[in-house]
Amino acid sequence: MTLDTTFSPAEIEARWYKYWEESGSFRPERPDAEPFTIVNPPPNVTGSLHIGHALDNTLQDIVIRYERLRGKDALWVVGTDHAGIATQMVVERQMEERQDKRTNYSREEFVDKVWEWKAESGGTITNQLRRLGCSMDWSREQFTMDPHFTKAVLKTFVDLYNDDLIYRDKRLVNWDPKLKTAISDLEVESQNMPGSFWHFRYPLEDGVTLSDGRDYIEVATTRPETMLADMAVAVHPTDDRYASVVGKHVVLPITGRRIPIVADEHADPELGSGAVKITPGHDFNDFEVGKRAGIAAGDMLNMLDGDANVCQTSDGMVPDEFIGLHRFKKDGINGAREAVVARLKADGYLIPHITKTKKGEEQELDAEPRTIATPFGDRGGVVIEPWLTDQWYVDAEKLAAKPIQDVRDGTIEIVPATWEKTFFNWMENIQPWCISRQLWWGHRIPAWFDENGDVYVAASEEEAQSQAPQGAVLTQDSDVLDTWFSSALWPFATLGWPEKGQPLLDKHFPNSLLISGFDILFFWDARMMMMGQYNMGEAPWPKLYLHGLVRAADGSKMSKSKGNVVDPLGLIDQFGADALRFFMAAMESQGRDIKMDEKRVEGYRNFATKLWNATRYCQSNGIGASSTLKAPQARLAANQWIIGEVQQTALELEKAMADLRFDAAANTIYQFTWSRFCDWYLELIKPVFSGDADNPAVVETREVAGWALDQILVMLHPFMPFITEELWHAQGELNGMDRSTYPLITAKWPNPRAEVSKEATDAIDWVIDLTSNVRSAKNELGIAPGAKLAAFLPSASDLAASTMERSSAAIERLARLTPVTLGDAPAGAAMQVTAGSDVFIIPLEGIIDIAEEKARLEKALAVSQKEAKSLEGRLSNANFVERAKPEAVEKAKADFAHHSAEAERLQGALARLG
RNA sequence: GGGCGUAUAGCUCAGUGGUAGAGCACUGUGUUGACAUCGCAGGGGUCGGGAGUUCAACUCUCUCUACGCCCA
Repeated sequence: MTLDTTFSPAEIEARWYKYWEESGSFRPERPDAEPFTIVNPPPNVTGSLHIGHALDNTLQDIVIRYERLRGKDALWVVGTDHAGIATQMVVERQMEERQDKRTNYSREEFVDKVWEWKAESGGTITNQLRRLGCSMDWSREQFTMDPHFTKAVLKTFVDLYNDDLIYRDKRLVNWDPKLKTAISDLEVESQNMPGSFWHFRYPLEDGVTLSDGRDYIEVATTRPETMLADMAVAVHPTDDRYASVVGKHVVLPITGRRIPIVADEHADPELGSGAVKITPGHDFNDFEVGKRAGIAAGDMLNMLDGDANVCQTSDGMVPDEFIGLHRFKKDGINGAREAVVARLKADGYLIPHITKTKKGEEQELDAEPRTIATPFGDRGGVVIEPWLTDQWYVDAEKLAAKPIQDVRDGTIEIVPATWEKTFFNWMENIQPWCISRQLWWGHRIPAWFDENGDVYVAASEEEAQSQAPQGAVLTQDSDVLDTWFSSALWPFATLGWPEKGQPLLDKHFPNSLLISGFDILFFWDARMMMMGQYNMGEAPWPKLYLHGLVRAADGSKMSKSKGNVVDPLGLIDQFGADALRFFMAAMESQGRDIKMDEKRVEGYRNFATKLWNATRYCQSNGIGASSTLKAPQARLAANQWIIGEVQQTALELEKAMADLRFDAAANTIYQFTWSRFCDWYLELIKPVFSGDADNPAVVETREVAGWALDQILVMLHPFMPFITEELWHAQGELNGMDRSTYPLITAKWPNPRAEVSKEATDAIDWVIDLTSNVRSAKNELGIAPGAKLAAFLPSASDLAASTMERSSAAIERLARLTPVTLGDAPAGAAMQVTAGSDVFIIPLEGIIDIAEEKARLEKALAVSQKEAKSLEGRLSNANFVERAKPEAVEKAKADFAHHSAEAERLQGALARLG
C-alpha cells in the first residue's frame, strides 16, 4: 500500500477500531501470562463523552495497551452504571415533553420503560469510548443492573444487614424536595448564597426576666420559617447572661408553643445574642441539641411535607394561614419564610437591623444581609431540606477501618501521595451512609415488612417469607439503593462474584491499578475499598492513581451553564483521536489540573503528520518492516547510534510508565521520534541511499532504519494507537510481510539487546556538534544556508580523523561542506568553527566581514570565560573542595577544563583573525 | 474556621541541592525529491516576596502575599 501524501485520521480510526474489536485483539487469549487488570469507572448509562472521560479513559488505555504489549494478560473491564437518579430524571423529562408523567404508570410499567430507553439510547457513551480508541473488553460489557450484578448487590446487602452493618434508623436526612428522595452527604453541594439574618424576640413565660430586666430572649436565624417547629432555645452553659433562665420557658410567637430554654455547648456566646432557636426536625445541629435535651427522634416536630410545603405539626399548633405555603419564596410567590417574618414584624417581635447608608444616614432593615452556606442537591439543583424520615444506613465507620489501615501500611498506594491526607481526613470522620432512595429505578431494597412493621431482610421474597411468622403478609420496601452501593462492588462483581469457581475472578482480583478522577475518591474509590475488604477480604487494588480535572483554557471549570464546554468528539473530528490522546498524556502531570489548549492538540496532530511523512520517506528508500525483536547487527556509526538511542528511549519510557508519569512518558517518545529519529537519523542516512542499492551499507541501513521505526511504532502505540497500527501494516506490506496476523496492538515491546560502541556514538555526537556549529555560524554571519563551503582542519583529533573517514558523506551533506582538507587553510579571511576539540577553518575571503566574525567569536568567548571563571571560583573555595560530594568536585573540574579549553580555542581563533 | 494544592520564558507547563528546559507564540531565514501540519538559526527567565539551613537553594525549612480546590 502506498501511503497518501497527507494523513487523514478519520478513515484510519474507524477501520482499525473495527478490526481490533472484531479480531478479539482487546483481550487476546493469554492463559499463562501474568494478569494485569483495570476496571473502568462505569460511566452513567445516560452519559455522553465529556472531556473528563477523555482524560480518564486515555490514561487507562495507555496503561492497558502498554501492559498488553509487554505480554501481560491485560483485561480492561468496561460497562455502564444504571445511575438511579440521573436515568430516572432523563426518562421522566422525556415523558414531560409528551405531557406524560411517571405517576401515570405503575412502578413495573415505568421500570420497563426505562429499560426500553436503555436499549435504544444507552449505548451512546460506549460508542464514543470506541472513537477515542479505548481497548476495553467489550465482549464482557457489564451493567450494574445485570442479573449477576443484582445477585452481588443482594448478597452484600443481606450480609451487611446480618452483620449489623446495615440498619434502619429515623434521623435527619438530606431531603431533595424536587426529586423527593433522600440523598447522601456526598450528594450535597454547599454554595454561598446571599441571604438574610433576622433577629426576633421570644417572650419569656410568666414574668420571668433576664438579669438585665428584659422579659424576652433575642434569637437570630437565617431560616425564620422553621420557628413554627421550634422546640427549644439553647444558650451556652457558661453564659452568665442566661444562667438564671435555663430550665425556664419562652412562649413562641405565632404558635404559642411553650418551649424550654436549655443549656448546650452548641450555642456560641460570641455569635449574635448568644441564644439560638432549636428546630430539631429541620436542622442537623439542632437535631443533636434536641437529642441531648432528651427529645426522642420520633417526638421531634416536623412542619414540612415531602415537597417542602408547610404541614401541620403533631401538636396541631401551626395556624391555618401557614399550612400549604412553600418553605420560602418560590416562582415569585411568597412562602412561609416571608409570611412568618411579616407576622412577627406586625406583632412587634422583629428586631430591626440598623445600618448606615452610603450617605451616612441611619437606615432600618428587617434583616442583616449575610452570605449563607446553602446546601443544594447535586442532581435536583434545589435547596436540600433536613427532614426526619426512616432510611437505611450503612455503618461506614466500621467498614472504613480496614481501608484506612490499607492506605496507612502501604497495601494501597495512592498516587500522588498528597491525596492520602484528604482520604484519611474523610475516612476518619465518616458519617453513616444513607443508602435508601425514594426512586423507582435501581436495585430494590431486599427488605420486607409484615403487618406489624417487623422487617425481614433476605435475598428473595421466599426467604423473607420463611423468616416471617406463618401466614404473615409481606410487603417489600419500596425504596431502591444508592447507585454507589452497587458500583462499589465493581472490581469483583464484574468478574463473577459471588458465584463460586470463577477463574476470571481468581485471576483478576485484586485488580492491578485503579485510575480515577479525584472527584470520585469518596463516592466510589473509598467505597470500593470498603466493599472489597468486606466481601473479598482484600483491598481491591494495590495502587490508586488520581488525576485532576480538565479545565477550560482560562482555568475555569467547564460547565454547560458557562458555555465553555469543549467537546472531545469535536477535537477528534478536527485533529484525530491520536492527537487528543497524546495531548491528555503529555499534559497529565501528577497533582495538577489540565488546562485545555487546542493549539497543543494541534501540535500533536502535527507530530502524527511528521511520523507519517517520515514513514513515507522510509518507504521511498525501501525501508520496511523488521523481522526481529533484537536490534540488527550494525557497522555504520549512524546505525549504531540510533540503536543506542532506541535502547535509552525504551528505558526512559519504562521508567516513566512504572512511575505513572504520563507526561514524562509522552515527552520521551515525542523527543526521540522528532528530534533524534527524524531530525538527525533520517538526515544522517540520506547519503547512504545515493549509492549502489546492493551496497552492504544500504542493506544494513534499511534493516536498522526499519527496525528503529518499528520500535517507535510500538513505543508510541499506547499513546497513538491508530496511526501506529496503520503504519505498522504499511511497513509490513512494503517488505512483503503479512502483518494481518501480527497486528501492532498485540505485538511485542522493544527488547534491543544490543551493544553499541562508544566510538560510534561519539562520532555521531561529533558530527551533530559540527553541523550545528557550522549552521549557526553561517546564520550569524549572514551566509546563505545552502552555500557549500570548503573547510580545512589543521590538526585533527583522533575522533575527527576516524569520523571523517567513516562518515564523510554525512558530514558533507549535513554541514554543507565540500570534502574537508586536512592541513592549513590558505591565508585570508575565514570563519572558524569548532566540533568537540577540533577547530575548522572555513575560508571566506571576500564573503565575510572580519569584524563580524570577530564579534561572533568574542561573544562565544565571553560565554566560555564566564563559565570557566565561575567554576574556577568554586574550585578555589576550600569549603567546596573539602565538603562537597566528590562527584560534584570532579564534575566541576571537568567542566572547568572543558570551558577553559574552549576559551583557549576561541582565543586562538581570534588571534588568527589578527 | 480547618485541610490541601499552585506560583518557573509572552502563554501552557516540566524540572533537579551544583547555577534552568519543552511545546506554542515571537524574530531571522529557506539548502538537500519525507514533511511549509515543515526545515534551520535565534531572542527571551534576578524560578511570587522575605528570612533561615548549607561550601552551594529554583530545589530543603519558616514566613508573607496571590490564586484555586475540598471540608465545616
